[in-house]
Amino acid sequence: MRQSLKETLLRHAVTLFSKSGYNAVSLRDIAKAAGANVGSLTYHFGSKANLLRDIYELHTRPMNARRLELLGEARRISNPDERLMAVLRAYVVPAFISSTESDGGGAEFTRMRAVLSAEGNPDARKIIADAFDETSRVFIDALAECVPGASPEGLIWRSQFLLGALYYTLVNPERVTRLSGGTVDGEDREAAVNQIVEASYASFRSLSTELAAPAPRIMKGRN
Amino acid sequence: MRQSLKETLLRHAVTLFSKSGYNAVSLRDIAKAAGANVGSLTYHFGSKANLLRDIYELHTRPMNARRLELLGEARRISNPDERLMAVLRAYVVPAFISSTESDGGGAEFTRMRAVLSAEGNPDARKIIADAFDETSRVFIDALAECVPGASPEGLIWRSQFLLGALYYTLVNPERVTRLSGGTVDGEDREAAVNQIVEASYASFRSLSTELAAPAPRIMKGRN
DNA sequence: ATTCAATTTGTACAACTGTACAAATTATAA
DNA sequence: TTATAATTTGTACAGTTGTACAAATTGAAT
Repeated sequence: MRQSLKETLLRHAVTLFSKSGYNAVSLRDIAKAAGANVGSLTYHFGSKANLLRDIYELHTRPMNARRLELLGEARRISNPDERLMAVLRAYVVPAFISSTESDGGGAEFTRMRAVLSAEGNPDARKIIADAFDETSRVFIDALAECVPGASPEGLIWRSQFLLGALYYTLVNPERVTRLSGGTVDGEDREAAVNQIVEASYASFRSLSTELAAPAPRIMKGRN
Repeated sequence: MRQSLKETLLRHAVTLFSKSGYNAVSLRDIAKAAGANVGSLTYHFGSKANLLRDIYELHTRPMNARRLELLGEARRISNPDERLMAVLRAYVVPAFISSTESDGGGAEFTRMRAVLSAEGNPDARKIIADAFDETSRVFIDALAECVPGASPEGLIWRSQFLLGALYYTLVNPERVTRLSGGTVDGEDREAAVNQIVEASYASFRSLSTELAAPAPRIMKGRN
């Protein structure tokens, strides 16, 4: 058994939703992409909203698990600045890069979330909120420990901006390529992760009341 | 003559598009909101795509003009750090806060842009790109002058994150309210502007090779 | 008042939507 | 093989979509 039709349908649904949103993609589009019949969708998922719910249930848990795993590692770092960097990476990396699980995972699913959250679809709103707020809260707490003296408002706003930067980069990578005249590749996820982490490192660190040593310039990978 | 039907239609179209995206809003929805007939839309705009184009043409020019005006003022500031702050405000404020023009302007239009850019609608993609890239480039140049030694890639990525933060905050302000347990109001645009400017100030400034004086903590308004 | 153009309405159209369900097919187990 | 269940297909349905266009209404100028 290579891959069940249900799995194939889920995979193509994520791909299409992440490209064009929830409303613009019809069940027939998904069926056609998967080489199946429309009826198979109602059979396996009952309704379009339920299909979306199944997608979330498939990806949410592994992704947050990976995040918390990396967060656990980060928390063992004693130096606050290095820990801050690691905590940020723990939040960003699983959203950008697919883990071991074969199916699309990471970037494509996150991109879908970004698109749906902007679309404001009622079907999606509820599912989104309670699937990720808990993880967000855990991370904000972890960040707070890395930035002594930071105000709660500052932490929340900056975590909002971090998520916005992350989403927008997944949705509109070509803007980077375009604005740079081709010298920077917006699709380069490794570079994007490093840049997001660096940028939010600076923005979080500036919240600290203890402005002491300059930021360490750790940059793995290229760039 | 208080307001022509055409203007009323445009106004309601922006409102609806900014809430639910392009695909989810039908011409009949817009007509109903404006208390008019479907036919009036095809009469005044010809097609749905053309309606969108008209919306952009209506708002783009005044908004970018305001931005460039504020940018001109900012450029006269000699101190690089203060200038950086002012340049960022010049970019962010007109996107968030309606200027003198009566019609929805500012926030609502920007929110619509955010939603449409995520939706990836082909009708919108082209219009969006060439309407704003030029302004973005001018700002990146201005930012470069405030941050000596910054790499072009760093500047472009951070301007990408700035726009992402801006968009996401307009689209999902309630996440801030929710995550803070109600103590922070995500809809408070003045606070949002200040936070975005502060956060990106830190992220841009960290690009400088001359890491010297600590960041000034200028915060107008509440918070 | 009359003419002519501009606007607004109403309605019709083909295409597409999510969903339902009977029929056909395939897999599973005895 | 046979029977039983699981899956997949095909098709039909009512509702909505963008668009087109004739008819009705309004406006402005003579």
